Amino acid sequence: MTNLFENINDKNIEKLKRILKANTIKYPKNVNILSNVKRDDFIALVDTGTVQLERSDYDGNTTIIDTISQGEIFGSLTSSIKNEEVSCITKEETQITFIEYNQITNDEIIKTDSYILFIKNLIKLLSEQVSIKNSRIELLTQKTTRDKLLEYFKLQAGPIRNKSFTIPITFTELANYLSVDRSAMTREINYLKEEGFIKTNGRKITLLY
Amino acid sequence: MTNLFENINDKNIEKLKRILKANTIKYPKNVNILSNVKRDDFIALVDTGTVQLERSDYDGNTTIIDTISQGEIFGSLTSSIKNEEVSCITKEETQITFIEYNQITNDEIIKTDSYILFIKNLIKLLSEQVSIKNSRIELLTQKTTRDKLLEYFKLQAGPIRNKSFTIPITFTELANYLSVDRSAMTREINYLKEEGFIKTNGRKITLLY
DNA sequence: TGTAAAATGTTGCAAATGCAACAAAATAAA
DNA sequence: TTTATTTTGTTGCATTTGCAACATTTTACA
Repeated sequence: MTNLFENINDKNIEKLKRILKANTIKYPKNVNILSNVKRDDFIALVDTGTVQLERSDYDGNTTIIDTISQGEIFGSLTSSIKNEEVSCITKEETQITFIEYNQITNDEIIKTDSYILFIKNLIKLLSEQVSIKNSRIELLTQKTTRDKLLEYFKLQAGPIRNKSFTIPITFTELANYLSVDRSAMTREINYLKEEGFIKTNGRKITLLY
Repeated sequence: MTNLFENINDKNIEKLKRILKANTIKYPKNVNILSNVKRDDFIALVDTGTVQLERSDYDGNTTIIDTISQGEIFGSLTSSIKNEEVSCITKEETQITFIEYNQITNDEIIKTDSYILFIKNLIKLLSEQVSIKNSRIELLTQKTTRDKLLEYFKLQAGPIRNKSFTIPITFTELANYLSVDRSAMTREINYLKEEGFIKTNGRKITLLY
């Protein structure tokens, strides 16, 4: 995962942030951060912590559209956060740096030495975001819960196909990520165990195929 | 939808393409274009036509991961096209311009007048890609076929909430996009009609609520 | 350390959905 | 225009899944 300021030294990072008029804000846990920022188009970098984009349906159900972790970016151009049904909630204490979209090409910044590096990082970061979305779409388009699980396990096993790995989120979160009922997912995991496809120990999964 | 060369005149577009070492190739219908390009990281711009990223499962089923239309971009950083299960197929005669990722910040290009405009367009285009993915994820995370359809109709109706609109794809493609069985989707549309939620006439949908 | 909150495990049941297997209509191609 | 291909429509049936309603375990935090 690329860092927005990768290969740029601290002094130049400070300079870039100043010229970009970057605005860094610290939020406590469980607050909606977008009441502040529904003005111009912006890019938000999660310095530390986690935020979630959630949609509350008419019937009170909450769907997690996106989880943005440390180092990742989101923004008004990439999310439907101007939609009144969508809220952006901090899941822990979180620090965010806001950069207005129009500042990214302001007159002063384009003369700055580390600008090209910054731009290259930003493009890579955005590309990675698209890639992350594509992965989730690949999971979500699987027809059955079993297929979703097996595809998720395959991704977690990585290109080297490790037989054992520990999933980095809770099963509750995984069910949400795969958009399936948690209890039905547990049931399916049990079937997979009974049929000898996998072994589990807490969040550690071992593939037997 | 942003165009990669928006606000840049033809002469400067040619100049940019030359300095970026952009490579424009024309393909006939129904060919796999990625046999050519599995080398360095690249960005591909669809000048004209349509390409689809498809994954063929072990059981022969084909899932459409992504449809890239005229003016949109895709690439090795945004898609799992290096995965051997994924192929990239032209759906009609298609012209594509390839730009190597490393050329985007080459020594000569960053001195070019229209470079900043180009970069800004590229960032906007990538942001829009993320946004498009988010929309689809919002649809795919709906629990029922009915909810998927109603959410899709809501998106098609637009922010002004037009009561009538014509869906821009076939029902077969829509079922694929929503990742539901086509016949089951037809059945659900019939229920929606019977219950007085919608009227249809071919691909024209009228919302009655 | 004790208590509250979150995560996990389990199961019956009704509802939703995929699948198969067609026929018919509409488009595209030769 | 004729033929081939794609899209659309329909339905029975088995399976999958969501949902509700719990008990239990683990984790967070005051």
